[in-house]
Amino acid sequence: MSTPQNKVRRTTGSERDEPRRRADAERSIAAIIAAAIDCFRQDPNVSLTAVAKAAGVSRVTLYAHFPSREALLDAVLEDSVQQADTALQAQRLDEGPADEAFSRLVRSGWNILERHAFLLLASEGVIAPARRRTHHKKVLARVERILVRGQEEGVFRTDLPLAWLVTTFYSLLHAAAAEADARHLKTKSVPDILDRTLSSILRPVPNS
Amino acid sequence: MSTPQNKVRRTTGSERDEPRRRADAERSIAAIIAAAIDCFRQDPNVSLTAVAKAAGVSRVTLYAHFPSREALLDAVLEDSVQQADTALQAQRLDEGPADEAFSRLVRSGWNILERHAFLLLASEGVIAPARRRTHHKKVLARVERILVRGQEEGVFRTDLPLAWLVTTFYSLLHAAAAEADARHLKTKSVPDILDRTLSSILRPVPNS
DNA sequence: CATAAGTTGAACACCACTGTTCAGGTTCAC
DNA sequence: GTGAACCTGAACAGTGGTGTTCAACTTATG
Repeated sequence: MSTPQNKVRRTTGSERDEPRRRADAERSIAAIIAAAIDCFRQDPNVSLTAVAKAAGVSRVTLYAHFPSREALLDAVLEDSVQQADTALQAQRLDEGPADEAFSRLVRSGWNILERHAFLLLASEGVIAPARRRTHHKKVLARVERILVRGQEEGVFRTDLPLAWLVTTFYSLLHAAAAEADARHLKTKSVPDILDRTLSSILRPVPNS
Repeated sequence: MSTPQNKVRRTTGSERDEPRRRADAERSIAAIIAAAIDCFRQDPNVSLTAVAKAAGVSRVTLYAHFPSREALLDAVLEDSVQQADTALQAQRLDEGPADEAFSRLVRSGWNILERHAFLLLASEGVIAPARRRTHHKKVLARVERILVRGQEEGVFRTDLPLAWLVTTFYSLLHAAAAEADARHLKTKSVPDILDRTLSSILRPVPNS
């Protein structure tokens, strides 16, 4: 029931495993994962039938690669984490003043991070909690680390729980993405708004 | 398909309508709505079967009072809005400095507001958009009004879209509630944390 | 080009939820 | 206490997703 099901070893792009798949299959898998990200984003309860259709692939094909909803969601999550991690690495978050690095993170990485966090949220009750935590930590840790650094440098406040600051971060990222989705906010203006909002929260309070 | 279904006129508590129900029925309805709030909170996709069980009532009884999922959710929403509205009225939000009134609102009304907003969110795709907006406005307007007042008094910032501030408000309320639910935050400490976080966001920025 | 890998639509059994009906039992209200 | 309102369990058909099998077709790869 909670078997990870590693039947499919995602080699989406890099082929370093033995069970070499045909270019055919590789393409299908990529299409499915891409479609799944979109679908789960719109509705965490999409049927796999819908995902298959969105991927332009037969339902049977989907099941051939991902034996269950859990397996698919797990692969999507893995892929998403990978993307996010790569994007964040290019960010050089450990260089320069923490608050500046944080601004860089928000301005250029908000959409990636939001997508990841959202998928993680959508996996609630489908993916085993332990596995979810593993995925979560990988990306969460990056944000947490820069917050801690900022606190040590004295540019971020220390009078609120660290966990709460992280939650706030993701919460507002998601809210902004939702607003942009609903056309209440221009996507172009989101980075600036987010940066200003989060800066206000993180800045040490003058009084008190 | 999108018929409002006003078969049931919720009279939960106040009996001013003609179709006087037996105390019997009144009790069932109240139990169902109460259970529904809890259930929808835990999982927006609960089966009505589960709700009925949680309410200690037969499935048939539930359907007797609420002909459809939509009808139930609507009644729950109506009830929730009523509660929130009543609670907020007792708050005297229009008196005193806006920032102080806002603190009062956050500290004593966060859980009520959060619950309402969450239910509203859960009703996405089930309740007709128009009806959702009606419900939303009723509570949202209260928050919006006090924000505007604060801006006019010069104690709240004006360099961010009003809609975004409102979104931020609800977003963080929900995040805090979720954290409290998950035992990551002590319920007792939530009001303080929320107040401090939101104050930071609303305070006019010194520079720029 | 020959073969194995991959895809496909159709059909299948299975399960959970939805709404509805009905006959029989409880409980309120007058 | 009598009748109407109410609740109940059981059973029903209908819907929609899940996961699997199969034979036939297509495509990559050596």
